[in-house]
Formats: sequence, C-alpha cells, structure tokens
Amino acid sequence: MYSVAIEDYLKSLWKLGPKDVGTQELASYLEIKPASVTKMVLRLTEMGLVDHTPYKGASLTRKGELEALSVVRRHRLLESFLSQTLGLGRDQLHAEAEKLEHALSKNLECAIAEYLGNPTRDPHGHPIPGPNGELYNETDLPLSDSPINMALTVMQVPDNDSNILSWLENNGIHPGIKLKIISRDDFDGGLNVKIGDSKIRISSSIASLVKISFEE
Amino acid sequence: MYSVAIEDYLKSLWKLGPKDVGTQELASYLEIKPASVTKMVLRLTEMGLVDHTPYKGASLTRKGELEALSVVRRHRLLESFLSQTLGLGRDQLHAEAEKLEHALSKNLECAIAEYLGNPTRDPHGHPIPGPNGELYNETDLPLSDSPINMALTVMQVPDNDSNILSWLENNGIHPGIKLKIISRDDFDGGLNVKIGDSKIRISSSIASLVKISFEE
DNA sequence: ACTTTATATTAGCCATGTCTAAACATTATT
DNA sequence: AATAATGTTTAGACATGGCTAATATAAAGT
Repeated sequence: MYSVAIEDYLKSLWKLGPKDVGTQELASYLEIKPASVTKMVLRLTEMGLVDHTPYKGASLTRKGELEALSVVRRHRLLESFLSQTLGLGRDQLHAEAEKLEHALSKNLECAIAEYLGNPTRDPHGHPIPGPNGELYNETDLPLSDSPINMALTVMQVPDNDSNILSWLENNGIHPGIKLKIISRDDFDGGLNVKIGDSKIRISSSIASLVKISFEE
Repeated sequence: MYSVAIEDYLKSLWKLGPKDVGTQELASYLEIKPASVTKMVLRLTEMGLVDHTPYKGASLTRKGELEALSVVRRHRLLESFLSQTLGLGRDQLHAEAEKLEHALSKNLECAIAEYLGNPTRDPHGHPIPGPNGELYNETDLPLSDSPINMALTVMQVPDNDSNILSWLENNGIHPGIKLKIISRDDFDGGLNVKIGDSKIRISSSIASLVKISFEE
C-alpha cells in the first residue's frame, strides 16, 4: 500500500503525462514547492515507480502507471457511485472522490464496480480504467478541434473545476447532449454552438476541455 | 481537521472510556507501543483534547469527546450506507468504515445521513451520534446480565470482530431478533438460549457483547 | 519500611513529507 | 561567446508519528 502522497504524485504524473513532466509543472499541479517534488521524485525513482532524468523531467514506469491507473479507477468509480446513490451534482463529485480514493479497499472497489455494472465511463464521461489498468473510450476529440456543422455528441466534460462545470451544466452541456458548431472565431478560437433550440458561445479554453464524438 | 492518527486516538479513548484509560490499555488497543502513546497523549493534552494525569491515565475533554463522537458518527453512517447500498455483510462493514471515516467530508456526511433518513442506529444496532454529538438509545443491556425466561429483543451486536459476528450471524443472532434465556450456567456464566425453535449455547464472553431490550 | 514488579515516562533515533535558502544547470538574450 | 533568466537540485530545518532502550514511579508482597 502506497501513501496518500505517493498516490497523488503518481496520479498527477499520469494526468500530466505521458510526456516528461518538469519539476515546476508537477509542483504547481500538486500545490507544493519544487524542491519537495525533486526529493519525492527521487524516492519514487528509487522505488521503480518513476523514471527521472535530472534537469529534464519525470515520467511513470509501467509499474507506476499501473498504480496510477488504479487510483484513477478508484476515483472514477467513487464519482459514479456517489452520483448514482446520493445524486451529488457533477460539480461536487471530484472533491469528494479525491479524498475517498485513498481509503478504498480492493474489496470495496470490486463491490462498487459490480453494483454499478462495471461501467467504463464516470459521470463526467471520463473512461474508467479496468481492474488491471485497461483503458477504453480513448477516441473522443476536443470540441475545440471539431469540424463545423456536424452533429456532435458531448462525451466528456472536465471534472476538476467546479466553476467551469457549473457553467457547462447551466448551459446544458454534459455527456450525452448533442450539439453543432455553427462557426469558429478565427481570432480567438471561440465557438458559436447550437444546442437544441438555443445558441451559445463557448470560449476556446473551455472548448478544449470538452470532448465529443461523431457517433450516434 | 485532525490527522488520522489523532482521530484514532480520540475514538479509542471514547470507546475505552469514560474512565481514565491507562497508557498500556490504549497502546494495545491501537496496536502501538506505550512510549508512542505517552508522547501522543501529551500532544493531545496540549491541544486541549485530552486530560492527562501522569502515571494515572487519560480521558477526553468535552472538546475531545465531541471530536470522537464526530468520528463515531461518520463510522456508523458509513457502515449503514455501505450495508444499504452495496449489501455488504455485517462482518465486512467495520473494516471498510474504519478507513473511510477519516476521509468523509461534512458535506458527504450530511448527504449520507439524509439519504438514510437520519438513522439513530447502524447495522450492528449501535447508536449513531447526532451531528452535534447527541446520543440516544443508551438503555440497551448486556445479554449476559439479563433475566431468565423473559422475551428479549437483540438490539446490538459487536462490530469489530468479524469472527464473533459470523458466529452470531450463523446462529441467527442479529439486531431485531427475539430470544429467551432458558438457563444460566452458574459456573462459567454461559447461557442456554432459545431462538425461534432452536436452542443454542452462548458463552458469557460473547453474551456480554450482545445487548438487548425488553421492549416490543 | 523495603524490595520487587508492573506500568509510565523520557531520551533519542528514524522515515515521511513538507519547507526555505543557496547552489547549480540549461536555455535564451544580447 | 558571455551573460541573464529560468528552472532544478542540494542542503538543512521542521512537524508528525512511529520505534527502542533506559529511567522513573506506583503498587504489591514480604
């Protein structure tokens, strides 16, 4: 069993990867100081969880990746479970799962997965890794890069920023919803989007966090 | 927010209290060495959570008691929630709740309490403290001390020993069940008990962990 | 009262995981 | 190519929460 701190490092490296992640980038993501990161990265390297090239960056070994995927699985199963049972809003799920994920036994993980019918997506549409780290649903594309005037289905919204999530929710954007890009502002990449009968504008920074597919 | 270690100390003192708890007793309950306990008890005293008389023992202050009750509330709500949603066996609940209780936010605690209809007992029949530390259901009596030949209702079974729990479960003893003491062995305090149509023998050590009421 | 025994405490060590300040590499600028 | 700016690492401090070994106290037996 790895510590909470270690699980957080691995999960962060997974989210920021698979490229080499710099000390500063990791530090600001984890909200700790770079010097602390360097120290921990050395320990993780020692443990065979991370490959580290001094002054260049760190990335997960296969062993570290599997551990990260296990944390992500627990996180996303918990989000699904809390959403389904308690009906928590999509904007509250992340913070709760963030704490519980480190305290979830294998047993409970299995029981929850079974209860939910072994889902492959969480309430934000993010893929839930399988019990052995398998990943599916990797083909969704950022809304920001999608073609104009095609029927698109929203597949994923971000999970970690409850402000953005509330905004999206208030504008009717969540997994499963259908929309169409009317036009793209050449200057700033903002999108004019049609959802049902209403038209809204989505900034490019938000559009890059929403993922869609062409199917269905 | 108190650390996991501190929450465990407070909860243990609550369970072993309200008497002054000796260093050794607390140490063996927490499965750590007495010297470590002394050190931590000093810190807890410093924080105003515990009263400590050197060479005598430690007990919770009101502040410490409220914090302990909060941990116990989270624990028992979690047991209830996991039992209700996932149908976990009574013998698995304790270990899972033991880990999750430290990661449960106030928000989630409220959501779970609401979901469950603000229960006052967990699946073992133990009272669930209210959100401000209120305790009810304090009138149940140990089966070991109960009178012979009266209709008794089992109200509480222990939560922390899955062997005992399985044994009780296999013999049909759980909260809500009705039984009658046929006779008490004067020598070792063992009980001959009638449950429905069957008769079983319950050792005095186990009988002291089962609580009953005369009602209903 | 004195000594043994059981229990508590102190002193000091260690790992974990954070921090600040200082030294060191790398990259970009002139 | 030399220097400035940026990013990284090292060195050393600190809090937390364990440990062992040595010491102190209280309780019990003689």
